[in-house]
Amino acid sequence: MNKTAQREAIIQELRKMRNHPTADELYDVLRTKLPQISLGTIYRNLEQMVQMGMIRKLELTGRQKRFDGDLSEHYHMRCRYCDRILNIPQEELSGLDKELVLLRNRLQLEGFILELVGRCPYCAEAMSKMQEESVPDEEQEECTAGTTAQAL
Amino acid sequence: MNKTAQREAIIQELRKMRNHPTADELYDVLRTKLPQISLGTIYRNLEQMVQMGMIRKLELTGRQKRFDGDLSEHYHMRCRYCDRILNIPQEELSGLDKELVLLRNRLQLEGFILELVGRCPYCAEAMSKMQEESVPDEEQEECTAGTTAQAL
DNA sequence: ATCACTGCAAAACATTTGCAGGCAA
DNA sequence: TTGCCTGCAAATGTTTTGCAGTGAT
Repeated sequence: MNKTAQREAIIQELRKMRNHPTADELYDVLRTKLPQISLGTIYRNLEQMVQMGMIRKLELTGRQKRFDGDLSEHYHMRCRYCDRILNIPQEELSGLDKELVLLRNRLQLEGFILELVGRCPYCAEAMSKMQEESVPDEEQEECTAGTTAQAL
Repeated sequence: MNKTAQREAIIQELRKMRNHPTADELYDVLRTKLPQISLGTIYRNLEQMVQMGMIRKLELTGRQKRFDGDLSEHYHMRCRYCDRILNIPQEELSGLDKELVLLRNRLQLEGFILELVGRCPYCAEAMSKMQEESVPDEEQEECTAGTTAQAL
């Protein structure tokens, strides 16, 4: 694996960005520094780095794949309203993690992919500003976890 | 919503098929009965039925979307080896479901998407037939839930 | 000098959309 | 007869690939 300006820039920028960018979001940023860089190069390098375990390709819903330069163990929450991806530290899911281990053993699973869905702080603030009227709060009470899973 | 031969065939076939087909898998089957049917019609109808709550569009990893005519509450396991989608009854995840409710309240989540990953019976049998050599069993012991999540 | 890497453009792939005609109500 | 629905084909959006040239070791 050679050392190139493009590769350096990609990994450096991805580690700096905290918003789990897509390939073309990365492209937009990198173009300001390397105007000649191509999207193909970005895809090729990202895939290569994923294979080498240097970065992570997120298994989330949505058209475009997202990439994460943060290799520490954490989960992700997708904002239902703006599609931002937020980090959820593993500690916040300790009880769930334990259940998942039990489940994994019981069902002989090899793994699982969990995507949390909610409202990010930015959207929460934006919504509270424009009164509480348009935010349907009642529906949430009767919505059980079982019903919600896979239904979103 | 009009009643058309195409629409009838799509919903009927989807309810009959238990393998969570993609649009083009459905297309292949339906073509034998309605040779003139087009893929566009299938996509349009599936989307319409999803909106009406007649069927479910599965939120799973993988390029193509999959559809499910079974509206009962259940989870899905993707076979890591052949990509088949298996049903996991909700009862088998009761402990997890409870944890997810707690989590939802604690983090003010609106939902979550859980995809289980494992080895389907077909692949398990195929692998056992060609000796145990090529199947790495040891790795699984040290693999915690937290590590596994999102890492697949 | 070798071979990995790049930019560019085309291809691939899944899905959506525009349109002119056809069928259900 | 109205307008929803169809087949076809083209367009879209995302990612991958072929190729000829460039640059790293």
